[in-house]
Amino acid sequence: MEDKEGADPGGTEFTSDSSWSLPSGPVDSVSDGVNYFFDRESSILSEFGWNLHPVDHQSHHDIERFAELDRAESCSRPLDLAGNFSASQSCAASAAAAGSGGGGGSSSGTASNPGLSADVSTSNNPSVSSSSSEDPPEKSTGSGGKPPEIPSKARKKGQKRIRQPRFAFMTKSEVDHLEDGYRWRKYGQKAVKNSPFPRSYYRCTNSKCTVKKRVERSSDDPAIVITTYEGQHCHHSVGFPRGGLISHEAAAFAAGQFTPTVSQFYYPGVQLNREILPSITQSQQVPISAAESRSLPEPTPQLPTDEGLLGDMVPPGMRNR
DNA sequence: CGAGTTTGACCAGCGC
DNA sequence: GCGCTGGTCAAACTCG
Repeated sequence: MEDKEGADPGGTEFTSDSSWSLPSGPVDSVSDGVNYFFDRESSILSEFGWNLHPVDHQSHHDIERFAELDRAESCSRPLDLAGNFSASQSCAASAAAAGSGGGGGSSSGTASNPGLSADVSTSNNPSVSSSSSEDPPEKSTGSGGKPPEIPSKARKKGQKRIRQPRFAFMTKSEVDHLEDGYRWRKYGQKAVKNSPFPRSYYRCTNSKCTVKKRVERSSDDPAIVITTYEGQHCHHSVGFPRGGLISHEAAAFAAGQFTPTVSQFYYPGVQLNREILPSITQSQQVPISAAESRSLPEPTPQLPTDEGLLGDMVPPGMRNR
């Protein structure tokens, strides 16, 4: 097939194979509707090339929570941030530290992550930039720089599944499939244990892109859709029906639920374009409670740029400037 | 007719 | 080693 070429344009792939289940309880424990963006998360998000966007026909959906699963695992309670963002900052910070240099964790990082235990440090070796530390040669064998996820039978036997960075978030939505600017093809559906709702598996229709996503409804609250992304897009979104690309961050930001503090929330692929914010705010009308807005720090008026990261992931035209 | 979805089967990883 | 479960494949089917 064609999805062989370096599926990791950013070279930021850091695998994580350990457990990564989404913390299930916290949804309630966390004050409703509050977003939790770890600097690290947003980093990866953009690496994923996200452009989260609610579908037109849906009244609205609140991003309940955002969690980079891998990190979440390592940090004692990454999601316990309702107003306690700092609580996880030790973790987020360290994560950021690891990636701050590159802002995307693509390079430099060091294993200096006290918070990130062996679990991560092993699988997420900072120096993976060029070769996924966790990719035992035997797996990708097939064809040299082949992406970890080999969507062919060749991978079936003797080849361990390689996990790419995963990211999950919960949204309150009536529709399962959130429009994020990319086209997805469903390739499977499975019943999930302890959940009356099936889990759907999607992969990016771009043959060169290995990004996948899982969509399922929370068994606790059927109104909540849990979307998990895995991998990063090696191309650009197809755009949204309404025209104009908007980043989920922008959307969140517009909703007042997202605070682009310094190097935390800026990312090449999804750089926040302030020019579109107003329209987003109007069209999306993502509700935000007073309590939420209260607990959120003010948005930083200036978004840092990181040319270094833009690298091959974002064509010049996509950059803000 | 091509693209996307459905669905049963198969496989790998993990816990016991 | 065995069984369970999640993840993926791929043929059949649906839809535009």
